[in-house]
Amino acid sequence: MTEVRIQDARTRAADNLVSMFECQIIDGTLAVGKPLPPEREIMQSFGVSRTVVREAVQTLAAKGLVEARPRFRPVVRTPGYDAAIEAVGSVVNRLLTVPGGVRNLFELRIMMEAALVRDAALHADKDHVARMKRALADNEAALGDSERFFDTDVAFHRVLYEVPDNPVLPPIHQAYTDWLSSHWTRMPRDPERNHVNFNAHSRIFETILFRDPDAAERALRDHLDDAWNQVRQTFEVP
Amino acid sequence: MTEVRIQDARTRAADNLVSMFECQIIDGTLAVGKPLPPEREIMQSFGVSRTVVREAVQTLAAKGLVEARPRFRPVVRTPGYDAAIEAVGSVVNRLLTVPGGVRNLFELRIMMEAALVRDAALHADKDHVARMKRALADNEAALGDSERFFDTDVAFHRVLYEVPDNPVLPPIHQAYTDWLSSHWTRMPRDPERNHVNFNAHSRIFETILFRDPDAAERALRDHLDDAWNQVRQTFEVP
DNA sequence: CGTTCCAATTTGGTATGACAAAAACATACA
DNA sequence: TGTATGTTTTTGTCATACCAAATTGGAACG
Repeated sequence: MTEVRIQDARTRAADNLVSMFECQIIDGTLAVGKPLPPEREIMQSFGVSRTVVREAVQTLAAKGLVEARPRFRPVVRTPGYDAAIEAVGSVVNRLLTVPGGVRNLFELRIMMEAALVRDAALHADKDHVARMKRALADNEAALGDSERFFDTDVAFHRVLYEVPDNPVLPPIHQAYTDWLSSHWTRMPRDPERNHVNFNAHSRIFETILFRDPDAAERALRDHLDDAWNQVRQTFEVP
Repeated sequence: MTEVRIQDARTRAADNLVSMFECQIIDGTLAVGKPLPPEREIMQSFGVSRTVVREAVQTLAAKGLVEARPRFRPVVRTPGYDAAIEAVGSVVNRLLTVPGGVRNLFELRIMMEAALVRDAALHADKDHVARMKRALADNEAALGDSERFFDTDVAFHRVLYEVPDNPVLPPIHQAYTDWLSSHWTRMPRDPERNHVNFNAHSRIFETILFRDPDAAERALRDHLDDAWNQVRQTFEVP
C-alpha cells in the first residue's frame, strides 16, 4: 500500500508524528503514566518506517513530554514545572561557560530573592515563619560541618521560594542551586564564612519577623552580594 | 574491525556521542556557526552506525546546542539566553494547559516586573528614561488601533527588562509575551481598555521619574492585577 | 577576472531487513 | 499463592539502499 506521501521538502515526517502525539497527550487520549504503543504498532498505524517513529519518540522525550528510559517503553510524563527546568539544563550549562554567564544568572537570582523576601516580609504566615525558624536552627546546628551547612543554607533559601505558594518557584530555586552549586563548591569553605552566612540568614529572618520589606531586601542583598564576592574569584581571572 | 563495544545496558550509544559533541562545542573545537561534519564522516570516525549519529544530532538539536534545519547540515548555535527559552517552549505550553498554569506564570511575571520597576525607579538612567518616554508616546499614538496598541504595550514593558542591563532579562520578557500572548489575544479589546492601560503605563512612568520605588511597585501591581482580571474570564470557567 | 549556470557528487531523510539483548508475558512447578 | 523458567515482544543497533535536495566543481559566458 504505497500511500502518497505529502512531504513538504522542509519538514520531517517525524514532526507530524510529534504534533500528533502532543495533541493526544494534551487531550488525554494518551493518559499520563501510561506507556506509548510499541514502535511497530505506531509505524503501521501511521504508515511510516520505524526510523521515523523512533525519531518522533526521541523528540517527545527531549521535549519532556514523555520519559524514555533505554529499553523501556516511553511513558507519558506528568506535566511539571521541574520538567521545564530540566529541559533548559544543557543550554544553561553552556551559558555558564560564556564570559559573565555566572554573574548574569546570579544577579537574576539576587533580584528574584530580593522580591521574595519583600513578599515574605509582607505575607509570610505562621507556618512559613515556623519553617524558616526551623531551617535557621538546622543552619545553626550545622555551623561546624561545612558540608551540612551548605545543605541547610540551601534549605533556608528554599523556604523563601515556598512562601508565595506558586508551584513555579520551588523548581526555579532547585535550578539555581543545581546550576550554581558546581561553582559554589569550588569555593574554599571555612567555618568563619559559615558564621557570617548564618548571621546573615538570622538578620533576614528577623526583618521578615518585623514585617519590614525594605530591611529584608537590604539584608538579603547584603548577604548575596557578599556571597557573590566570595565566589567571584573562583572563576573570574584577576 | 569488530571493536569491543562497551555498552552499559542502560545507556544509549548516542549519549556518548552527545556528550562528546557537547565538550567539543564548549571548548571550541566545533566553532560556533560552523556546521557539524557529515553524518557518514562522524559515523566512521566514531565507529557507530548512522542511526546512532542521527539520534545524537537530533538530541543536540533538541537541547538547543545546534540548529538543524531539515536537509541542511546542523550548525553549532551561538550560545544565547533565547536558545534556553526556546528549549522550554514546548514544556511550558503544556503547563499552560493544566489548571492554574496561566495564573502561576502570570503571577511570576507580576513578581518579576514589580522587582523591575523598583529597580528602574532606583537606577534608571537618562537613556532608559528616554526610551520609556518614547515607548509611552508610541503607546499613546496607538490608542485607537488595538492591534498596534498591543505591540506598543509589549514594547513599553520590554524597556523595564532592559534597565538592569542583564542579558538574561530581555529573553525572559520575550518568553512571557510569547507564552501568554495567545491567551491575551483572545481577550475582547475595546479602545476604552486601551485608555485604562495607557494611563496605567503613564502612572508607572511617573513614579519611576519621581524615583519612588514603592509607588512604582504599587502602580505596576495595580496595572497587572487589573490586566489579569480582564484576561482571567477568557479561560477560567466560572 | 569575475559571474552565471549546469551537471556530477555529496549528503540528509526515509525505508527495509536483520539480529542481539533486554523486557514483558505465559507457563509450569513448588 | 508465589516462584522459577521458558517463550514471545520489543527495543537498541547495525547494514544497506534509494531518492531528493543541497553542495560543489567546473564549464561557459560576460
